[in-house]
Amino acid sequence: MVTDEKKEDVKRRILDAAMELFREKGFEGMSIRNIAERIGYSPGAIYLYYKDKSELFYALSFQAAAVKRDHVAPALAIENPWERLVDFGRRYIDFGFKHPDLYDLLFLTRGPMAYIENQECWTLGIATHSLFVQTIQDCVNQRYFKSTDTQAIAYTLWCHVHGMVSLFVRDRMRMYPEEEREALAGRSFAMIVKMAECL
Amino acid sequence: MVTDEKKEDVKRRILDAAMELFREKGFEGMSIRNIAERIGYSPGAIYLYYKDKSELFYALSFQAAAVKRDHVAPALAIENPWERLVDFGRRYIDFGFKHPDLYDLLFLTRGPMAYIENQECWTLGIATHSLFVQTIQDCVNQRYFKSTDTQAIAYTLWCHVHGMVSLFVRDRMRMYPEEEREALAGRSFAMIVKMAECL
DNA sequence: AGTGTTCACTGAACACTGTTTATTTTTGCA
DNA sequence: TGCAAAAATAAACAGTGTTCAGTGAACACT
Repeated sequence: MVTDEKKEDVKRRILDAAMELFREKGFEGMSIRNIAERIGYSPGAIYLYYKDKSELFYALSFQAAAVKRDHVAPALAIENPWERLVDFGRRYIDFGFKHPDLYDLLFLTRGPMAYIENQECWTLGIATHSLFVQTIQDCVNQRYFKSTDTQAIAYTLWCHVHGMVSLFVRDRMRMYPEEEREALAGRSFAMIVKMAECL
Repeated sequence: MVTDEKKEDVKRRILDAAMELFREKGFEGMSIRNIAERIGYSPGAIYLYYKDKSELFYALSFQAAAVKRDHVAPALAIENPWERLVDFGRRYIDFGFKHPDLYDLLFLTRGPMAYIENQECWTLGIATHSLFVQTIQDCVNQRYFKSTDTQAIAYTLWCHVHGMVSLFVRDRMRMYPEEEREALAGRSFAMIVKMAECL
């Protein structure tokens, strides 16, 4: 079993190097040869541990999904569903602004989405998303909203925060001076909270 | 000047071939060699007309920005600013769902954003965006909203529609069955309209 | 007609990319 | 120590963006 541990260790080192390179140059920019070089292996060796670059994408996504989950999870401690929902939103945005590279990987990268449903990164992502949906369901159950269309409410609010983060991550807020962007996002979040109150 | 016309003609043919290939395989997937082959030139010839692939990106983006402008522009004919705003939103979403590839190019592609402010594609995009902002300003002036923070209102609503389209374009709505996605988007749009009424 | 110049274009090269495979090296065990 | 299995490599293939020396045709001028 020592050999299995060693194998796991090498897999780990490959993934760590991949994550570093991904953060530096993005998924397209990161190359198998770079990864190999960084851990002192030959390019071919990577393929003994990961089937191809897609599998590396899934592994990186899983990492990112875990960081995201840990970032938003503290909101779960809040009992009142409405306050929990607001905290969820704030934490989601905060994750996106603090880890634009990870957010990009999870929601914006043109990855190999074809079979992603079978991947654990997807499962983890869905699990975290469900916490959000469940919170809205709690709000609906306790009559915090006039509407009872949980699915549409969840999607609507998700679209808003996702839109905010992804315009930021992909650098499409250049019409606003850089130092104003976060403040604008803050005002917008306050606005959507007020709007949600009369949902 | 005949020679200038011929040059323009070749530029046009390159761009047309590039657009075709972009639609087929995306910006990364489209290659200079493919473009050259499609118009019967050698790869090097492309560089006599476009400095590099970035310049092709800008040219394609300009095309996309023009299609988008034409898609949303009819909303301008509506006099009532609130109705104009709603129509704007609907048209924006419709553009995104009908031309996911173009939307991707404009808002989701990791293009060479560094100097994009100097490009005409950016100027055109900003001009179209201004029509949207102006519409909100009109609403504010005519007291359609309680809030007078035009900038935040514009950003908030933009985030919503952009979030909707980009989750769709980048295939992150797999938790919803494919045939339900457009309907869900419709319910969500109705919801945001209602929410905006009590802004 | 012959010369010189210009200009569009080519084809080969360079340094990259992901991936596969035959070959070599290292390792663990009898 | 010897040998089989596992691990790692080097080289190759087909592709990428980009550059550049060289080619051939068109044009202008003597």
